[in-house]
Amino acid sequence: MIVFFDYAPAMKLIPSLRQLRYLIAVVDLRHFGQAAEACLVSQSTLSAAIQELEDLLGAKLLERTKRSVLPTPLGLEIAARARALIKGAEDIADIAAAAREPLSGPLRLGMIPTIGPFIVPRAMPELRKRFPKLKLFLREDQTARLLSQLENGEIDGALIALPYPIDGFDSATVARDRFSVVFPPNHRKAQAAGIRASELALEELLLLEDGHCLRDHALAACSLESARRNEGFKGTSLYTLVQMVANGLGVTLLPQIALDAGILRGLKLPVLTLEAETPYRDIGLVWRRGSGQARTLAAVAGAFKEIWPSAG
Amino acid sequence: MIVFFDYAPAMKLIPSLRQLRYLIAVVDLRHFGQAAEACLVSQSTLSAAIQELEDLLGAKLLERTKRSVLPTPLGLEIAARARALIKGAEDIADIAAAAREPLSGPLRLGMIPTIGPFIVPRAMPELRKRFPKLKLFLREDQTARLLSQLENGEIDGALIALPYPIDGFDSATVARDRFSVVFPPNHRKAQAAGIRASELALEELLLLEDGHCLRDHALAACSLESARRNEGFKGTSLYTLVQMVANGLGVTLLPQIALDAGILRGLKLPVLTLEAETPYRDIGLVWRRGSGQARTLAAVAGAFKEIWPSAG
DNA sequence: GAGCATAATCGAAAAAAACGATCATATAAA
DNA sequence: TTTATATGATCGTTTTTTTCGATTATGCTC
Repeated sequence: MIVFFDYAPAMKLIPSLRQLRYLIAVVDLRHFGQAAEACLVSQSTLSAAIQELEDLLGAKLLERTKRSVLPTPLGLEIAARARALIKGAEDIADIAAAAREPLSGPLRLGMIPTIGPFIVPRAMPELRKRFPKLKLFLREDQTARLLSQLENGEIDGALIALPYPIDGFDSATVARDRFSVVFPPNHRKAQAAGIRASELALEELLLLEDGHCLRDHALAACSLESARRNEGFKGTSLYTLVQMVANGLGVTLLPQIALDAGILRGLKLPVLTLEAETPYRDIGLVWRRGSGQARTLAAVAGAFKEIWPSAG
Repeated sequence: MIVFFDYAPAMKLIPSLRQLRYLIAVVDLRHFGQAAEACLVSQSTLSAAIQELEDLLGAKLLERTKRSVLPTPLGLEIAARARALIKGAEDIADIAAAAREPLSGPLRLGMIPTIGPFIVPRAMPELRKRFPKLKLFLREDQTARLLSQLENGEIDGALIALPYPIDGFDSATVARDRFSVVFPPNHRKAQAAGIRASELALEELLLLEDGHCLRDHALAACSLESARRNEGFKGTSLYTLVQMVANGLGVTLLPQIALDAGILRGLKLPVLTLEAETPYRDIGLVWRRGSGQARTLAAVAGAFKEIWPSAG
């Protein structure tokens, strides 16, 4: 019986994480000197390590042209895999740290702009209470960017609105966030008990600019096409959107979380729920599959779920 | 702007592949001395490395009880991730080797017993001609074991019958393999032009023993329940199955690939195709997702596809 | 051609890894 | 209980790997 797997290094010569780390730096920075600086080693050290790696693999990974250095296709491919490997090693360190002291250490959370400002003031104190040893770093960005930051290991988790294509990520649903319609003061529909989605098509519907998932979710919820909409007025945040409505420019859809946070405070704007359909988005916490922080994030998701206004 | 990712090792202390390799050995063998031997290092070296690792991670990975060593849950978890990491590093070496000289080097292929013996004699000469620099190592086993061997990196690819749950693997379909019914000589149905699956239920249907996917595929193809079958006669290979049919013990289903290979040579057994339904299995080549041999395997799959009897 | 920037090269120093021998301790055998 | 055995930790030394600083070679810019 042939045994294929062996613990001996002689079986298969594999590159070291050290060599791969240096390769990544050069591929990213396209410069040996700068890469060496970033790695906190001398240029000669890095140069030697890269050559070792090329010798070991028996292939050119970098094209040196005396004026600039360019990764070969193979070099790029290997650098990409190397990134995943190093992330895997970091994950090991993470889960060990988490096992040593659960729910502690730094946790870098991203949130989309239509959630963050409204949930943070309410949730942060409670999270601090529940996870006193956790050091929460928050960042606000749009879904697509947050996911790419997750992928790059720049953040550990992200609070986003679903549905959204999140293949390759793990997630936990936190809450369901329903949409309501906000009218200008004295709008002709303001006295109604509710409104139908089909009626909305006749209104001047104000939405966030492209890139905000709330825009797409709101349109989808009301079965409206983006192309049909008057594109003249787009808000850059829910706050500006509300101001536009208050000025009579049109109506808009707001998520419950924003209403709960008092976004309309001081304004006398009629709010109507949509009849029958009750459009909504789901709020979910997502993280990179295999992340060393998975356990912590699941706990945080659970906390969010309990803290969420609609759950309280 | 906070930069999270850094090339410096100081950012995040990560374990080395060397340390992880030693850990895997101890977790597998539950013995420092034997693990050291397997790793081709002294026991003291391995012992020190494991301690380094535990120090670095700040957690106990192994429970030493003076008489035996037992991995902690964390140790097991980390060993599992370490295995994936080392496989990733080997993949890097593989794709570099493949890039250096495409379609060369050793390739360890597994095949299920109801395919291997029939396609190998026909395909091997052709494969040798097309990929003269490839060193093909073949192994025969049942699907479940082949997949586990793929997962463990003991083989690079496997030729199996689909459908089969292959989540986490990549695959390429090679051919469609239809089933025919083989009767004993002088069977009452032998003169018919075809037979319906429903009629098969009345026959003494001989199948391979449990574990062979052909058994399940054949039953599924004819919409028969395994539980209903007379379990008195089970063959250990298609050859013994054919002998049983020849001896009048019942009928059986054979895949076209076996018929093409002349499994009935010398025997005068009537073969009928199934009417209307044309039951079949698909033959596919599968490999571990991210395997360094992916490109080579895709090429081999393509070759199989062209070589396959039904395609010729 | 002078000056600058870049990566390769070299010898020496520092750090990491490995070894063999020994020790401590728990279990098994006498 | 005493002795023998097995196992992993520890220690000092040797070997190997990694790193550094200085220098060199080469191509660009002025």
